Amino acid sequence: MPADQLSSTFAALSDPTRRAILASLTTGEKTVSDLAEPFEMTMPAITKHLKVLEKANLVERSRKAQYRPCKLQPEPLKAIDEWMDQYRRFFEESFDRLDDYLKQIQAKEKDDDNS
Amino acid sequence: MPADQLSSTFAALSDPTRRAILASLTTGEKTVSDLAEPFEMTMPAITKHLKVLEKANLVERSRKAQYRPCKLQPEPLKAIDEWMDQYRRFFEESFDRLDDYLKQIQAKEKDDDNS
DNA sequence: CAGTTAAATAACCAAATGGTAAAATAAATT
DNA sequence: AATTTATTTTACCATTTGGTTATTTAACTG
Repeated sequence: MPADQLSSTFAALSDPTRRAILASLTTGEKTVSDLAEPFEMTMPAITKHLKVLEKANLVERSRKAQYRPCKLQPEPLKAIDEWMDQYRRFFEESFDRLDDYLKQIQAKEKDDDNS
Repeated sequence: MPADQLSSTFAALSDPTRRAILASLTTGEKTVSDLAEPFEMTMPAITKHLKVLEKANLVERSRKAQYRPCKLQPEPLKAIDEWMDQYRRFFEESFDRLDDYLKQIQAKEKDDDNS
């Protein structure tokens, strides 16, 4: 049963270890051992977490000698951000910011036209 | 083992039924039967999903006669939106929009001062 | 009070999740 | 060729998850 993209993204983000891995990748590519180092967890556990992130397309892996560097892949986060759009009016209470938000939407539509 | 707030929010959002329930609540309070109606699922299943949403503080419940109306509680979504801040620069590729975003941050800080 | 409607609980089940230890694989080094 | 380093795979385990049916609880209605 192949879960939809949004579901697997949210599922991947629902674990603090995986969120920490993502955060660690914001400063650049890392090896599996690099990523594992801060955690009190065996390597296979980290490998599994990476597989979840990879299946959710949040991490891309390459190969360099015996290393398997991991790189952040932010597209699914963008999708979540867009999903969030339908809820922003519920938590962006300020009219000023609602205004900002509408302007942003307009800017985005204009942007899409150009691409 | 009490999962942190962010983890339970993401976990709650990782199911399409629960996301549909939330979306349904954007148009106002609903009873459990109202919420269950679009799904090919028994009531207990919906009750369970509601319990997950409630524990994640995404839904608040009240009481009206034999009904238990559900209301959207958007605070946890705001928390996700703020968590996302650290990743926006990775997917908001346009400099224009990055600029918009920075202005938004400034507006927000100003806003926080006033509150 | 008897019956109906709304919802929750209990008991159960299969599959997924998050971890482990031990073994296997891949590439570099000696 | 043997050894070391980096990582993955396998086999296993306990817990959680998402669903079911059957039973209860709660409140209204005739």
